[in-house]
Amino acid sequence: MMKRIPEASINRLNLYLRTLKELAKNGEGVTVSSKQLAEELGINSHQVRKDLSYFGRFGQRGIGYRAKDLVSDINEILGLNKKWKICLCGLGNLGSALISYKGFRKEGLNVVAAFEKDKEKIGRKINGIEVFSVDKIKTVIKEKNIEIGIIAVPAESAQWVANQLTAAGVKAILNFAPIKLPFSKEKVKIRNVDLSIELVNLTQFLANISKKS
Amino acid sequence: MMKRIPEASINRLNLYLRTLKELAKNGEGVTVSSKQLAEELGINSHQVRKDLSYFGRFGQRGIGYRAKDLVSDINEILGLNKKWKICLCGLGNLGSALISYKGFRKEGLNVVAAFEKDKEKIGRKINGIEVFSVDKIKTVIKEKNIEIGIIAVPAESAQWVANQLTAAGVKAILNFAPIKLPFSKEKVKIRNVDLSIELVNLTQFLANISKKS
DNA sequence: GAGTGTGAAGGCATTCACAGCC
DNA sequence: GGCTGTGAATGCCTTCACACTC
Repeated sequence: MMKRIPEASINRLNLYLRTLKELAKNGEGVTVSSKQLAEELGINSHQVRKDLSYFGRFGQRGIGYRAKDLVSDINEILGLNKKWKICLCGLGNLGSALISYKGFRKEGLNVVAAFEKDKEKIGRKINGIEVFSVDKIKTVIKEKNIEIGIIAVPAESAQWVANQLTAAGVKAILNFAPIKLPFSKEKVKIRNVDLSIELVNLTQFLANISKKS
Repeated sequence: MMKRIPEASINRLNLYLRTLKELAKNGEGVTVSSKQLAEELGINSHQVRKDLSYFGRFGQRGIGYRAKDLVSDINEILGLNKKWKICLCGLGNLGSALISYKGFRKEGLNVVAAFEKDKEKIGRKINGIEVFSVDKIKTVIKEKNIEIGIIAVPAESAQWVANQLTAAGVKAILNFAPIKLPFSKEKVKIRNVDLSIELVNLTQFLANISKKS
């Protein structure tokens, strides 16, 4: 029977990857211990080892993990050794931010097409990425075999865009519009990101501590 | 003894709030049931009731919740009835997106100052918000009594900016730079947001299902 | 009958403790 | 001695079931 892997563990792998690269850049040693990684991220070492153990044995007892191997193993696990074809819908401020977001680039996640409503932007290239009309979503996606769609349009148009992406056959959708897209009956995996949640989390925290005192 | 409230519950309150406003806009009735809210968000009704019950009794048995009252109660819980003073550091694409993000506006979260390194932008007003030099972080924050700082600068400068914010006395920091800021010894609450995590989560999912077949 | 509120059960994630290996 | 890998223990969150109220 297949063991269930916590989603939180998968999310942390991404952080481990980033930290490993950071350490490598600073000329750190060939091996890295769970303790080192944990300290860097402010979590405990048991967590690191447990997370990695879900996927196999990567380390050497008494020594630690070979940094280089670990990087490629995590890349493999996260599906980052493959070049995914991603499109971005909406080139407002948020879309523009995402198209050039270094965090994506670092992971090798490259956007291969963008879609916009604004005629001014259509046909131009932004950051080397061709901009198409939103009416062309279906044809371009099929033509280019795009697998993942990112939604960065206003909330009002998000559902329409999601429908277009789904109809075009993308396998996954990442939604940044402040509206929760329902899980569709199609085989599309949808994830909603809410930029305001974390900020509200802080206001709640602050409101709460000031109430106590 | 105070009961512990799951952080996940607090995060969901924000979604309830948004849904309630959405329903109100569409002219929905005076009362709303946990089932209605749940369906709208694709979760189950027990969850909704449990979340709300942590904070008190808001509903009427047999009837549901008075939508208007629930909105103001949740606003109260999340600390959104107060106008927080927020500053934004970094006016690149991401910063520009955040400064005009409708999701924030909707919650009544308004940015009262922005900080930039680029001399071109300093002194100007963007979206009605005054832009200062990053060297002025300390003085402006103290002058305006700013309580929350948002970091949207490149990873390399994030720690420096965080130190400035901390020294200036903000109570909380929201970090969007792709680097994990350590929890400081000061009384500042720090939260890290990682825009790439959700995307990597999708690639992992896709890589995983294609491996199985 | 309809729908909330909540203790209890169940499921999932984190932490612990230690066996095993270099 | 140092450090990984992992069952077991703990703790947290979600789901369930039902008492209670309108």
